[in-house]
Amino acid sequence: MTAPSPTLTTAEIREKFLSFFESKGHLRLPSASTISPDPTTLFTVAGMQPFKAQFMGAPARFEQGANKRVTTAQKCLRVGDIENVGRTLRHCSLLEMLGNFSFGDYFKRESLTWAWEFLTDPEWMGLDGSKLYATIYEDDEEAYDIWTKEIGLPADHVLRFGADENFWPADAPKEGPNGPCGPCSEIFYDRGPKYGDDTWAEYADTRESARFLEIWNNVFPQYDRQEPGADGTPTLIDLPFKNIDTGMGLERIATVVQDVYDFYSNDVFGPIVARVAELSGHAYEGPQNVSHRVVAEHVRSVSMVIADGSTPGNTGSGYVIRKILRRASRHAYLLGLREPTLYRLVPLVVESMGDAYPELRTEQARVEAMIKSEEERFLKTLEGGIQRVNQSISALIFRKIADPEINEATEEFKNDLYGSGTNTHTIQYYYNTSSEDWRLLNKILDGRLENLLTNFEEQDIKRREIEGGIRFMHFDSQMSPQMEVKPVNREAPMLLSGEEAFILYDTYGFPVDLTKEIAEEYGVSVDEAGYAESLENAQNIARAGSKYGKSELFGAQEALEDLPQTQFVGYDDLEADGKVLALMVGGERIEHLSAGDEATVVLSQTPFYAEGGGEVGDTGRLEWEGGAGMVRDTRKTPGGVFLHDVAVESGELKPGQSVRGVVSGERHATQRHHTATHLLHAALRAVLGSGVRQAGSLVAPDRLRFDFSHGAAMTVDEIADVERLVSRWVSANFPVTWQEMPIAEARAAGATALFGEKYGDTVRVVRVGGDVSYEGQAVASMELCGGAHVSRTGDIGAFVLLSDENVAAGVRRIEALAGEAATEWLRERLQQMARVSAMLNTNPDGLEGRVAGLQIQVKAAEKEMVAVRRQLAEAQMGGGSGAASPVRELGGFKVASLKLSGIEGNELRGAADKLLDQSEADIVVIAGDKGLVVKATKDAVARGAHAGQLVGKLAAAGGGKGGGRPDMAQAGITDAGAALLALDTAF
RNA sequence: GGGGGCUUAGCUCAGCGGGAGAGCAUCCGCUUUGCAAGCGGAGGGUCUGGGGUUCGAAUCCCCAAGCCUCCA
Repeated sequence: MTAPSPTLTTAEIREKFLSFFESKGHLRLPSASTISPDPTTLFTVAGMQPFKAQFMGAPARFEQGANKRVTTAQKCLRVGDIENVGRTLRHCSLLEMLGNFSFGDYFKRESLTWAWEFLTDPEWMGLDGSKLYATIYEDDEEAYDIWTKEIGLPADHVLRFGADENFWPADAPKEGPNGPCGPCSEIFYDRGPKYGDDTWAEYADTRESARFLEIWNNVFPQYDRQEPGADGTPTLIDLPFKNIDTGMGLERIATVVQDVYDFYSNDVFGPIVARVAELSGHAYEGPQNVSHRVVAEHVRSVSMVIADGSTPGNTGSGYVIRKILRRASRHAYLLGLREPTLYRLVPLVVESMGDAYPELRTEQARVEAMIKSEEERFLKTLEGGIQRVNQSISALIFRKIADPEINEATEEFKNDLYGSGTNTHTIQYYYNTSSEDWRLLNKILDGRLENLLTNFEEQDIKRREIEGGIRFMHFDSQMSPQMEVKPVNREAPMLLSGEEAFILYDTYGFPVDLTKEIAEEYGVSVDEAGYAESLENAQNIARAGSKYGKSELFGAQEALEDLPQTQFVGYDDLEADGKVLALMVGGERIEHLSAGDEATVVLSQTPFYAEGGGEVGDTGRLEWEGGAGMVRDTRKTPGGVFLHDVAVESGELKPGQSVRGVVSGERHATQRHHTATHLLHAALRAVLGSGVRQAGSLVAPDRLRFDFSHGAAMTVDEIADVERLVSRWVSANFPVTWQEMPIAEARAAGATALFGEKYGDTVRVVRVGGDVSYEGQAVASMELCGGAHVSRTGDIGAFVLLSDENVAAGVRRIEALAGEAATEWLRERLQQMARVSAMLNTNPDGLEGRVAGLQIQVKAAEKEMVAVRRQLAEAQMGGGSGAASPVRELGGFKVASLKLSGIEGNELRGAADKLLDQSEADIVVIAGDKGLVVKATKDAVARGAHAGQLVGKLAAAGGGKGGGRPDMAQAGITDAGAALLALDTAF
């Protein structure tokens, strides 16, 4: 046997696989998108996933033709154990599955013998057959015989495993789910003793080996699992047709064929890893090489998913992309890369995979731009987080080294400043506000702070962080009035609380492993148990918040499994007759409805549009012989059964009865909004560029909402341009037509399809029968769409954009109105403007000038009032001589008091300052008509004066309340005379 | 869909119930002058918007907007 050829590249292996199976009569299909159209999974996770329908018995017809045998290289995204990617040498988030599938055509014999042929024939992989091993399901004698008798594999190369390993889905016989399932047979390759000295027999126990690498799984879905009997015995009945579903991991076979140690040394990852090393200056070696792998692997998967049309965001698949991207960005950061770097690796991905996945090439610019902007955003987040981490950590360090000192120091300090009796709050206030005091404090602490400072890197943020630390510490001790600080054990390890670490992560997006990393540099560790606990709490809250809402439809689907698809006739007719096929309440089928009941009704044929494609479900009425009901909403199951939510008003309803459905007139408004949505979409792409991609849509009778990917808020001009474009379509009054056609034809004609949307082989295309021009270019609207539309664009009537807002990073949301809703809105705006104009004695044209003038006037008037009040106060104070306010001796203080009228707020305080300055007094009291201000000199405060307490007593006498600091306080009063009189008894 | 956080001078932010602040930037002056800089001063604010609580709100509560972030 020949040695594995080291010259085969990953691309060559992929190509060989596909052409091998083409030579065996298979149809080669392109990979489906990584973004799954199946609502139950976010991403495509297996090669067979795009063929679920065919495995269930749907006809094997595809865009490229009909064939019961197909072969694909399917890109799959598996994010379940993403934290292992990079830590191990074999986990990948993106992997390519080479698969051959049979829909009721060939079975086990062909599957296994072809696999053998492909792996061992020198024309294909040319692997040494004696190094191949297989596992089978415990009692699958058919597979055993094929392996040993037909292929000639020695019996000791075959192991039998139970349903946990060799059944698909795993453990299906006992655990379910119901549906197609079957045994499987896995093929292994012995990579030789240099990867381990274990034996194949030992693999039966260990089930983990670097030497014996699983490369190919052949699944034989031959059973249909039924609900187990009462005794719990699983029931597996033979499927009428037996399928073949195989998957070979391209990364795995490439590792074997290229005989390299791990995935990251193959021809796809190797160059990326090398480039990471080059850019970061860190060679691919040592424990740090985890980061190289994470970066290389994640860049590949993120590039692919973005090329498939997803955008990083904070919901659904977008959120997963963001998580992967951030994990990569974080590891780039750990390698010392402080500038966006990942996007510079994209060309390497495109180079090695762009031929097999052309979307990588066509979308390259968008992929790079998106990754770059996401990296920039994340680096900003990291910077902010680092500041906060440093602050928390400095608080810990500070407490450890300086606690006893600061306690003594502040006593001394306090005496220095205010004498005794100063409270914590004052000290804290003091530290925070004065940098001079900071220096003094540092001096008292014997330069210790400066030493601490030099431990931090960034000069200009250091002090703020340490100050933050002090503040932090004071908050802790603030409950004790005399600054008692908890005793410190200098030997105890410093521990950052788990809650703190979680807040950093949850609120500021700062990854906990970075927190740990930074903390360790300062000898601080993180309480991981506490962190885990906080995380779990938060998750429970999130789950509880969003658990209702979807179970009902799934329940309905099961209860209605036997029903045919509903005939929908509502594109043209808003009234139609149908037969009642089923009645349902709370997921249970019932046989009878009477007046007052609310239930779900299924009809054979209906004019009611079911919620879908963003368009809301129709409302209206059901009428029948002797009764009637209101249709409140219409939805449909994934299987195409329409569900009418009906409230019966009169009469009785039973299955089999004939009813007439009448759709509400609101449907016309909905149709206007739907066609307008298409025009809006086309206009946005024309005005903002083809980067615009629909990200969500709501079409209702009263409004439309359209989410799309776009980096920035729209400018006023752009909004106007979009509106103008739509209006041009409307006034041209083009016909709107729709027709069904094969999807290939629709795509060839250039119809806009949505990413992640599932389309059958025939699709409905809605086309506006005319172009409008924008900047010399013809703009057309043609979309795949199942919704209801107007028949001419003129039916839309007025169109107005209400708002452009941000719903997630990179996603904008537009709300707009069409038809009467738009005219109503415009009329209301105009009336409003007319009212405002009238209030200002001007007309709409003069409105702006008028308001600007008023603003200036108000500002000038305010300034003038301040000046006037100040003058008034000075005049009443006797021209600043202090003559109007004799100083009295009260309680050991020199007190000056004064009553001013027509003065308040700021000027009252200003007057108090002036008086304190000009008179001999230690304490001044100024009373206005409604307010009272007391100020005391530093010296008086040190001797025990307290403006806050004094003002309280005076205010009580003056019919009010108040308070403040020892040196400054104010109050609101109603009787200034009484307040001043109370001075005599206040001390 | 559900949480958390932020929004204060041109920029970065502190203040979190009692006089709107710092650093940087800008302008002016002084000093020095090879440059960097140093010293002093000034201008610059609807404290995101709107309600409420309070004698008093940038600060507390409610609503809204924008931005950041975590989860489902």
